[in-house]
This record gives sequence, C-alpha cells and structure tokens, in this order.
Amino acid sequence: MRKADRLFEIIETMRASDRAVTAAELSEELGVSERTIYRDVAGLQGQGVPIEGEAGIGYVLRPGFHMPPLMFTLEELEAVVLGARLAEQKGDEALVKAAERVVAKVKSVVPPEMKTRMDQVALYAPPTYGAGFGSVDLSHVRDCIRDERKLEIAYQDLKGHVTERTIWPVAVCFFAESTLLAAWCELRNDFRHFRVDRINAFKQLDEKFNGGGGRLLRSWENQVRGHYR
Amino acid sequence: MRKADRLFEIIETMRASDRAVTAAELSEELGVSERTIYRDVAGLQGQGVPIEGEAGIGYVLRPGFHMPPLMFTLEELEAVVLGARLAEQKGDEALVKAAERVVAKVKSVVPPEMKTRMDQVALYAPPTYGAGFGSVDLSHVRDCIRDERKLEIAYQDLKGHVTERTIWPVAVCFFAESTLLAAWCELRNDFRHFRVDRINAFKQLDEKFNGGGGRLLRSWENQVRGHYR
DNA sequence: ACCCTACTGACAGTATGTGTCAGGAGTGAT
DNA sequence: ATCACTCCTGACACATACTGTCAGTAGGGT
Repeated sequence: MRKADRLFEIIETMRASDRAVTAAELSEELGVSERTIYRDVAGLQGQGVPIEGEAGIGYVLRPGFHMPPLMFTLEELEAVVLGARLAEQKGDEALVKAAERVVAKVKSVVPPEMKTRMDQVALYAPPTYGAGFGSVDLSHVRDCIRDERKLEIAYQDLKGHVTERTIWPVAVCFFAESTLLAAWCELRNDFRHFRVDRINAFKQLDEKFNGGGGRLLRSWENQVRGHYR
Repeated sequence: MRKADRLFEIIETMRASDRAVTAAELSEELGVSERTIYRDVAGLQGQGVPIEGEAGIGYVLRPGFHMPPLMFTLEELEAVVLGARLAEQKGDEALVKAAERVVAKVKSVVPPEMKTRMDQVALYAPPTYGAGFGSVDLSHVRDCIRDERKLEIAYQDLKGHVTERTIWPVAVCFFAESTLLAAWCELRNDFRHFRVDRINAFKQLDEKFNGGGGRLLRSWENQVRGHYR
C-alpha cells in the first residue's frame, strides 16, 4: 500500500507548492530514490495527470487536474442526466461506465441541494432491445478512431458476401435501428458506412493513417451532409 | 501501475452507482479476483475512505467523503458529447439548448488540448425522423413535473376516443418510436402512460399534488420495473 | 563553461501483490 | 428455519512488479 498513496502524495505536494518541485525534493520527502520519483511521475503522466517537467526547473502540476466547480441550471442538469441515460442505452460497455461517471462527477461538483434533484430527474430512456454490436467491441473502435489506427475487417454485405477490407475509422453513428461505423475504405477508395452488426471479424493494425487532426472527419461530414440534401 | 488506479476505479464505481456494489461485480469489472477486491477495500478503509460493507448487501461509499473529483477523461468527454447529441435529437427545444450549454460549460473547464478533442468527437446521433411531440410543449411538462403541478389533458386513445383527465405528471420516457408521459391518472386512479403525440390539449393547473420529493417517482419506477419482469 | 535538472536504460534482489482454497458470520427472502 | 448471497479472514505458493544503484544523455539558466 506504499506506492498507491505515494502517487497521491506527489500530486498533493506539487499542488501545495507554488514554485516548481524537483525530483530530489520529492525523493527526500517521500523517502525513496530519485529514480523511483521519475518512474512514478512517468506513470502519473501516462494516466493523464498533467504534470510538466522541465530540465533545470523541476515539476509543475498544470491546472486542469481537479475539476473546478461548475454551475448548472436545473434544466442543464436534466440534459446531463438524460444524455447519460440515452448514452447508456446506445453505447458500448466502456461508454456506459463513462456516462455513469460523468453523472457522478457532475453531481459531486454541484451544490448540495441540486444533488437530490439529480436523483429525481424524471426523464427516462428505456433500453432499445436488440441493439447489439455483434462481435465488435466498439470501445476498441473508438480507441482506433482517436489514435488514427487502421482496422482490418471482414464485412458481410446485404447479399451475404463477405469482403475483407482495410479501413480508416472515422466516426460511429447511432441510428435508431442500427449502429454504423463510418470509415475511409481502402478497398473502395472512398468513404463507406458499415453496420457494426455485419462486421464478422476485425483486427486492429499497427499501421496508422493520417487523419490530419479532424480533417478527415470534416471531409466525411461534408460528404454526408451533401448526401442528405 | 495496475493497482494504483484500480483503487481509484473502485471509488469511482461506488460513487457512480446508486445501489450497493458487490465485491463480485467489482471483481468482474476490474478483472481481478474477489479476494483482491476485499484486500483493496480493506486498504482503502485503512486509508480513511468511508466504505461500508454489509454482508448480504454489498459495499456503499458513505457520503461525506469528498475526494476532489478529477477532470473528465477523454472517454467521459465523449460520453458527454454523445449524450448531448442524443438529447438534442430526442428532447424539446429548451432541452436542446440546455444540452448545448452543458457542452459549452464542460468545454470551458477542460484543459486546452482536450477542447479540440471535444470538437472532434466521432460519435453521431442522426435525427430520428418524425419523433414530433404534437401540440405538447414538453418543456412545460417538465416544469410541471419539477413543480408537482397537476395537468389537465385531452387524450386520444388507440381507437380515437378522446377522454379528459387530470393527471399528476411523473416522468417522460423517450422510446425509440415515441415519447411517453408517465403520470398518475385521477380518472383511473393508477399510473398511466400517455403518448405525447396523442395528447390533443393540455392545461397546466394551479393545483399541486404531493409527490413527496421523489416518492411518487420511486413508486412509479417500482411498478414499471415489476411490469417488465 | 558550469551546475542544476529532467530523463532513460540495464540489472539484480526482494518486497509486494495475487489467486486459490477453505472457512466463519451476518443479512434477507422463501 | 433453511437457503442463497454476501462480507470477511487466514494461509500459502507463485509470479511480477517495484526499487535502488550505477551510468549516461540532453536541456535550462546563469
């Protein structure tokens, strides 16, 4: 149980200090070697804790680690809860958990009298039956979208023909009836939409594609928009 | 780095859940044995985290434990954005605006590099066509639910018969196909569900009902839950 | 140029975490 | 009163993750 709270201590120490904190100071305070401090900090950074280190200076904790109090109106809180409940019905497992945590976090930064209101939000999104994702784990797909990682899929079209394709995943669309994966298809050399329940197999490739920080997403959006009009 | 964030996950999971969480559930979710969960929980309790465990029930995180909530993760931000987009498709006008404001507020507290990510969330909820609300302004209905104000409606049933009822609105349910208003019906002296697109007229009464701060809502939830099983 | 600092890699010993098994005790429903 | 469920504890063996030491690279500030 030593390491677990040492990580916590590191953050607290950085937050308490106004100037930069050196690894040597932390090492002294926590009674471990500097090497361990460097490892711990690397681990924290890997977890997304915004610690910045500069040679010759030390470490500083960039603001944005803790959540500042947010003020929401009653109506906005209802929107948060309804949104989460809808997301819970539509999303994959990881997204469901994320949605629950969002509500919990919002609840914990909101003034006390609002908290009970959040438990009583009278907006419901009942389960949409049979909206399964087949063999595909959507959370992996979302990871690939974020990382701009290529995917190799076996896809079964309307007539039952199976084709293997390498695709650049762009977006996931939650239609009422089905869930689609929008992607650039190397086979067709164009954007295509794949119903996730018809994807028989998928493999995450090491190869990445260059999405240009949302450029590919925008171009897909434009194409879809044009299509719908 | 596995144990450190597992401890954190345990707390988050407990806080996110409204009911008690069993060690088996945690073990499943975190991919470790139950024995490890018991050890972790014991460790957290030793550190002063107010986790209460009761045999036959599970674990609950006693309120009053105020660990400063951490900033949203990427996945949680995705859930916020998806939730808002779904709410925008399902909700009434006021709720749509509220959902937009939620995203704006969340974006304002998130570290800069996350903001661009939020613009690039690749989860879409296309409009569900023909999900109109008829003549009913749902935002008024939601006001009445919050205020525990009675409603007088003219309701057209499946056969086209119109009845006038005084109801105590309890909840709004967003089904894929339609939107329902759950309410205590004074005419039937029981809970009833009204499709909002079949409500011909509705008038907000000055008279209030006593919902007992969510008691009526809970009793409706229980009745529905029983119905579905 | 010099010191301070953040970083990285390799290596070896050990402390620590983990699963399995086995059992005790309390709770709530039937 | 039984049963199913749950929290909880102890023991033990195995694996692995953690740690310190040493050595070296690179960047910042004066």
